Amino acid sequence: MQNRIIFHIDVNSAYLSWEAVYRLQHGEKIDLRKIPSVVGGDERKRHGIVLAKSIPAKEYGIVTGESLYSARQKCPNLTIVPPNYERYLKASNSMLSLLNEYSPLIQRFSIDEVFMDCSHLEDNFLKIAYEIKERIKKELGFTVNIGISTNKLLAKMASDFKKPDKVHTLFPEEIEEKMWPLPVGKLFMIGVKTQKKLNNRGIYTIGQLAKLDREYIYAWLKKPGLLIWKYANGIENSEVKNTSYAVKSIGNSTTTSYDVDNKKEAYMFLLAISEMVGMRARDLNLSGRVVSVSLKDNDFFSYSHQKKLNTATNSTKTIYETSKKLFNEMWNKKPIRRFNITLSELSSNEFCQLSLLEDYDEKEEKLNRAIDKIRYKYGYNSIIRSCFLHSGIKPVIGGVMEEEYPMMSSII
DNA sequence: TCTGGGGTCCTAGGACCC
DNA sequence: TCTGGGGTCCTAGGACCC
Repeated sequence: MQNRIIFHIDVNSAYLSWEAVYRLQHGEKIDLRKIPSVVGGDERKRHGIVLAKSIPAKEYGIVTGESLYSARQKCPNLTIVPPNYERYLKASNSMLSLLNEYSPLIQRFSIDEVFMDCSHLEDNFLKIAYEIKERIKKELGFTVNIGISTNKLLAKMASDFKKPDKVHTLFPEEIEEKMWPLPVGKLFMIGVKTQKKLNNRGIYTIGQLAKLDREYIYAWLKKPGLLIWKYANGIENSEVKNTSYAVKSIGNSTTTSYDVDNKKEAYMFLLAISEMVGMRARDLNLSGRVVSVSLKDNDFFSYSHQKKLNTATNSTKTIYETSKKLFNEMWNKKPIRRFNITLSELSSNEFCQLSLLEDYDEKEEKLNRAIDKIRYKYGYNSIIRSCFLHSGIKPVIGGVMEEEYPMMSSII
């Protein structure tokens, strides 16, 4: 446990770099990384936000998550390219297999971040870190930052130092010099809300937070307070989790391209999302006991209701019927901008479906499975419910694999 | 043509029980 | 006769991450 060496590998402007590499490989002359550019969603679908930015775009003050409209105000000749998640997943996978050559203990933290336990490298860790960085650049075409320390938190903080294409260490003895002078908002798990609270009490740097009295911060900000206080002091000892650990919830959502103001259409969106949530749960052999519906109105106000069922389910029908009930008890008639359905309190199917379940419908289960199979093979739109015909609403909503399949062979 | 989608964890209040 | 105090479950909402 002591003297671990942990790497945190972070792809620089991931989506944008991957997009740039792909385009260069396919004959494009301009490197998106060298001009003010962003990867952004489709504004016509009201998905118009910045997903990733180039360093020149960053110099205009453009930040991830802001609207493309506002990004364009900051930089009128901004180049905007649409995302392609399948492409990014491939790039991410290539990086993972390269990293696998260096350590068997790898945790994929997100599509563009990886933790690696490199304790076995002993004194060679720095040399290997540079080797990994250079190999990714040469063989895969994009750059990464690598942060190195004795735990995941410090490694992650280190990889966030100067970018791009850098290796940084942040060992416990370097905390005071390298981490404590940073603004408190830079610390992992301190967002805008907490930063404001801290600033209001005169705490501006990570060092100031670190030196607070432990009981004081706990009494004030409870568990999250204790967590950030520990982080500020470099205290964190979680394992690099190699195996894919249990998923806790399965949810899908969509921002509609127009405000929805009637029940009939709202139901269709709920059904299309239920299809995806159910399909994903069945695919993972999981069932959930809690169904939650969350709505966002056209003033961006979000509210939610949830229902705990008597027995866990992964049936599209049950998820849909429950969502409808929840929708009816909560909707205040304000036009809706976004729908979300989440299935949680998940358990493995073996546990819940062995017992006698009053609501368990074997015929429906078989039908769902058969439809899933067809959809995985021929695309989400290969088999659809008739109510979606000519509706202009996608029959299955959610997920990152947004490939549009033109074929439409069957109607349910 | 202004503001996505996928998650995790925590808190506070009310119901209910003893 | 003026109203305790735990514990658990459920729900709504909020904070954070990429």
